[in-house]
Amino acid sequence: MSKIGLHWFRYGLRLHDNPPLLKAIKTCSKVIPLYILDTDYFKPDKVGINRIGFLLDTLKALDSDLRAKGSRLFVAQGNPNEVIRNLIQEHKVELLSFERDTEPYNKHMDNNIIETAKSLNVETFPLWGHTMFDPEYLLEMSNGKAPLTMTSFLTLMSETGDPPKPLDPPESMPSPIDNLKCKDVFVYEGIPTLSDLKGFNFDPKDYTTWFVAGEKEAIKKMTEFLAQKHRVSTFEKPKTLPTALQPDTTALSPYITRGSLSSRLFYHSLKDTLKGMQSSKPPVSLKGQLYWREMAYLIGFSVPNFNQMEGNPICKQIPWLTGEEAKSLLEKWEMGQTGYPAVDAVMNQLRTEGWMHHLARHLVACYLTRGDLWVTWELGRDVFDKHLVDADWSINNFSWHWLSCSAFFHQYFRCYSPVAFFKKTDPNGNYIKKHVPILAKFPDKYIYEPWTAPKGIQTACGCIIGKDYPKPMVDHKFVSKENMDRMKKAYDAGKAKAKNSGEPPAKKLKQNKLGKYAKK
DNA sequence: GAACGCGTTGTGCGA
DNA sequence: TTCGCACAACGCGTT
Repeated sequence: MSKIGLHWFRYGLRLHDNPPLLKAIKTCSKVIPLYILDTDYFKPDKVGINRIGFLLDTLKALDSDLRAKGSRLFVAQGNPNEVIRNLIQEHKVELLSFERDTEPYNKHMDNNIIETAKSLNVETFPLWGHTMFDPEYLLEMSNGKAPLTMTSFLTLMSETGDPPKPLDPPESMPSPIDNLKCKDVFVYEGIPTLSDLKGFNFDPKDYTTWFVAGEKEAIKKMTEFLAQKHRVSTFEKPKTLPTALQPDTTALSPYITRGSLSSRLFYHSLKDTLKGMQSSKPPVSLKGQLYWREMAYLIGFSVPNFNQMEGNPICKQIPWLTGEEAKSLLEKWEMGQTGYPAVDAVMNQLRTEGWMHHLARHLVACYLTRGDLWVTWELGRDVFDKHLVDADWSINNFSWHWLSCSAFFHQYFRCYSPVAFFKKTDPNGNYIKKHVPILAKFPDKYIYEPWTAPKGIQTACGCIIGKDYPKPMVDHKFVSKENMDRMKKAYDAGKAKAKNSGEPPAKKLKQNKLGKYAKK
């Protein structure tokens, strides 16, 4: 047990429930805890300051938690495969542990790194940890085809039972090495701040999210939420408020996504909390929310080209705007300049806080795509991915499919109104007044449609529509109807194509539920 | 094998 | 004010 191990932190930026980290600790006398900032993954022009800032804060918290256990975190920057190859050789590493991932880019990276380690005679432990279940197991249980409806996913969950229990954090950490110096590898001194970041050009004063990062904070937030037993047992997602000034949901998504909180820990803590109580049921309950996440990950893991329309077998082919015209519409949407205060408020909250309520995301995603602007969901997805502190490849792609009626959900005549939708929960427009402050003085009567306010009132409110705040870029009542026609045509064209393609319908696979995962 | 029921979260109208 | 309904659907599972 005099081995030197390298633990590469991926999403699992935590000490609790971290199977590959525990493996390294058990097997090695020295463990190098490493995070690699992969700038091919976090492309500087595609990632915003709140998202990266929250990640750096998470790393800082992890470093501090590791130091409390006798270790520390190293942060390198570069291509993970090259960084790991160089470090293995430089520091005579004999064991490599890391959390496997489901995203195509990371899956490819994992395979390369496993090959690299093999070629250097290094033992590797790539283990699952970011989802509740091993996705390969779930896929095999589903006969190789991920369930595409919540109903069928719930059937799968009834067959798997509870996910494994979360693992405890290690009591202490083996000592790290003194320094990670290595020619050909860029290693930061300590944990980088926003202004330290090589290749990015951030002004720290633009880091405005209110979320406090880290595992301790995540567990504290979870514990506080679960202590509200009535709220937990009666939780129904569709009934929570998108316009609340403080989150009306758990707001744990940034912690689960960045790996500060294990989904298995949340699942089992929730189960313990609700023991012996009546409670709401999936898919609307809190457990249901974990199931939605798990389902999105399984689909992202198994559906080819899930992050694009082309070559994506479950995505309806809809002739969205994609070129320069789309980009100019997209920019107004991203910057909160659509002229619909509800939409602009949500987009402003996205850019400043890095988080919005789920239904607020629905409103703006519908507006950008099938509702109003007819811009491709891929571009909207990128904007969310850039700004969200809970940016999550699988869930983000899943949700944009859903909202644009490209997969999973098809009732395109159920269209969110940028005027009516928020009025139901916020008739006075307090949410708008907070996030679009230039409209703060408008009377409630006009807050959702400020362009209808008489000129005298606009002057008195210090905001002339068309000058200080834009007029609506489209007439929702008109374009939403027009877009429903387009959706109908796109669906019909898809049906005709399927009929003429002569392809036989996919045969059902023979039942083979257990395979290599059969209980012995 | 055809028919039927159902699905996390819409809107606007008329009774 | 509240409720039921129509409006341009699809895929999956059950009967």
